[in-house]
Amino acid sequence: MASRAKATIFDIAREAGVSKSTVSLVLQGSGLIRPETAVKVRKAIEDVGYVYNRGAANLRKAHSNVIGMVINDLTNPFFAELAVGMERVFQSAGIVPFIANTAENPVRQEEVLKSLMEQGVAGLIVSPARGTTPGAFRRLEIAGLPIAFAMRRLPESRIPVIAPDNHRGAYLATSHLVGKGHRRLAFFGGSSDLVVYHERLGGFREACDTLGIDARDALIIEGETNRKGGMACLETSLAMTEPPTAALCFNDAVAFGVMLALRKRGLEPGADFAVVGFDDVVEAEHYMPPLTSVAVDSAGLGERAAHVMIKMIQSRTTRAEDHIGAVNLVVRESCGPDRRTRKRPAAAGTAT
Amino acid sequence: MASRAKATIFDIAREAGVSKSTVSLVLQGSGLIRPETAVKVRKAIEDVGYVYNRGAANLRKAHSNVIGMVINDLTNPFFAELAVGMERVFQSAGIVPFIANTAENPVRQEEVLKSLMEQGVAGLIVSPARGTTPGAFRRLEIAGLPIAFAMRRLPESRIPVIAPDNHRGAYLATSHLVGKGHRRLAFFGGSSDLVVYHERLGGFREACDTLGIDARDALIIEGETNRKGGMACLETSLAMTEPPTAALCFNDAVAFGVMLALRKRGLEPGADFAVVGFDDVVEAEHYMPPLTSVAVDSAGLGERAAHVMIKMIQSRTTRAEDHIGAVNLVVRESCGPDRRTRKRPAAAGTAT
DNA sequence: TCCTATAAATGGAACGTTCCAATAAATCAA
DNA sequence: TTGATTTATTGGAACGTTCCATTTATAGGA
Repeated sequence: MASRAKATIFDIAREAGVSKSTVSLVLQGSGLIRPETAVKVRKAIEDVGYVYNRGAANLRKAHSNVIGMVINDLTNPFFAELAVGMERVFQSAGIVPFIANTAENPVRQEEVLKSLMEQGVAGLIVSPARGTTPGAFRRLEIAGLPIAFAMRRLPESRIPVIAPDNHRGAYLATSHLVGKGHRRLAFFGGSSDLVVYHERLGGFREACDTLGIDARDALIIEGETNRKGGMACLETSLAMTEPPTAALCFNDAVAFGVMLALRKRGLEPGADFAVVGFDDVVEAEHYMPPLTSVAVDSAGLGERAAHVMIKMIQSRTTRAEDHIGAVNLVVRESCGPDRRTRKRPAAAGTAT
Repeated sequence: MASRAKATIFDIAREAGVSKSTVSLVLQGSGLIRPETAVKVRKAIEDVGYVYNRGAANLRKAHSNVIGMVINDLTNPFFAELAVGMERVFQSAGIVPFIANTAENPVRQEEVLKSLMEQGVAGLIVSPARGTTPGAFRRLEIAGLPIAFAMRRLPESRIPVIAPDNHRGAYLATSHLVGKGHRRLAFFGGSSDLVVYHERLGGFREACDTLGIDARDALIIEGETNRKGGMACLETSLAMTEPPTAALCFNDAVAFGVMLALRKRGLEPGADFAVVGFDDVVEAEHYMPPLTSVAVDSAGLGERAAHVMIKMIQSRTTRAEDHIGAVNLVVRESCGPDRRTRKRPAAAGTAT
């Protein structure tokens, strides 16, 4: 069943009795050709089973119609949604988006970027892998390729960023906790090699400051950004002499881990220890108890990022405004009722 | 910062004082060139900031090095893992895998396939969107392009399939339920436009038959393959005159929905109603209670699929053996203890 | 020394498009 | 009828590679 040699515009031309140029024009939907001719050509295209060779076309054309989306972890629905959001708008703009996964590995990321470049992409949207070196994008920048960061950013890079307002999200969440009467707050999970971490932690700290809470460093516990990390964070925090009564978690996975560990110790998330997550993934709503979390609308950010990229490509520039997406705190049940109204006021360590 | 015109092998040639052919040879790592020359050329490549133009190369070469992975729903971690598994092996085989998402939409799938073809992919791995028409791949087949289906298949297609042993998985799960003492079993979720549905249902039915269980059609309840679908299934089943005491769910999402609905009614999953899922997604382990589920190893299937594809490409064939991946039942707590040993044997409906 | 064999480097054609400049055909004004 | 204008169509060069057939340089054998 090996195909006869691939059909080209010459084959179509012969079949339709016109020149290759005419075929090319028809292919591009030019208004210059007579309607009847176009019909004839289109029929021939169908007959010979032609498939357009975009590679050949791009050789002549200035710009290709494909853009690359480089995602740090596709397995994480949070980032998958980002990708899907982008894809949606690219698709309807006639741009072909290719998704590549770096599995949070800078080396892989390097390879992926190289491939994408060789493929001749018109632009790149990247959610950089953890541990990406500051110079990783230098080459692409000097090549004049439009690049944007989505969701994550690199320290001191001038590449435009589309990301949620992490600072504000953390501020909101922290205020909520304080509003519930908590005084000994912790920040769980994440690590300082991620800019996002500093942003969220910054929001946490600012809220503590302005609300008169003592956010001593001891209550900031770095850890893996998954369930296991959350469990570990809770354990170390409870082993302290004055353990916290509530925690803002770096993301929802960490929060789930915290709740799991709480249960394992016979404590009830919400009633005995308040936890709030970040990202508001789908499971947050269905967890036991439903998790209070900061919603960031990744799909929306993806769409936004795609629009920014399209604009960059059209105006052939490599610069664009940053876009900081609105966030909002979705209050569910993982922080329990107001703390001040509870019967037994906290003994030392458990706050008050 | 617009880049100087893109460097080509001619620029390199000039810079290094050799001919374009020599540069090409170096680029391809040919052993024909003198090592010192190669060094010189490589330096020039670096100096001029050259990026290889794969499009141009593919114009001459018979085959490209990119393959397309078309996924029905990237947002679902189950399929995302499949993609990631494939990606891993392609990457290390020097093949560039591009992922495209169809969002379970046959029209989008059509567009995506067209794009990929135009891009000149060397092969295609597809997890077809629900509702894909039987003829959707005819064109690609006659074009002689290697195609494989992963995870899902189309009815009566001769395209090779890499998928889990759905039949056996369902059989195993059903036996487990029967072993626990259940006699009124239900199959929840999914719909008959998916081949997978028939396979899983087939396993369920066969187990019922051979174990002497009456699997009347009334106990097979189609529904959306998500939490909502699961909740709905449980409700309708409990409204029946002789409700089931256990259910095999089309997938884990449905199972989660069932457990949610159970809780909402004050019933305890495991103790009051046994539920087993399918796919064994990560959350299954962490759910309350942890969900018994059929593990299918999507990443492993992805790797397998990639290997099959690589072989197809190398042997320039469009045929390959199907591969049915082993499954295994991961027993956790959502089916409770043995039914026969419990004190109060099941009354109709609430089941012990 | 000359001839042959081997190693290294090279020029040219080809791949399938696009796009410009040029031609051919049709229409119109005089 | 003729020339000018508009409308449709066309040939050719170019895009950046690969690969074959040659050429040139180097070494070895007599």
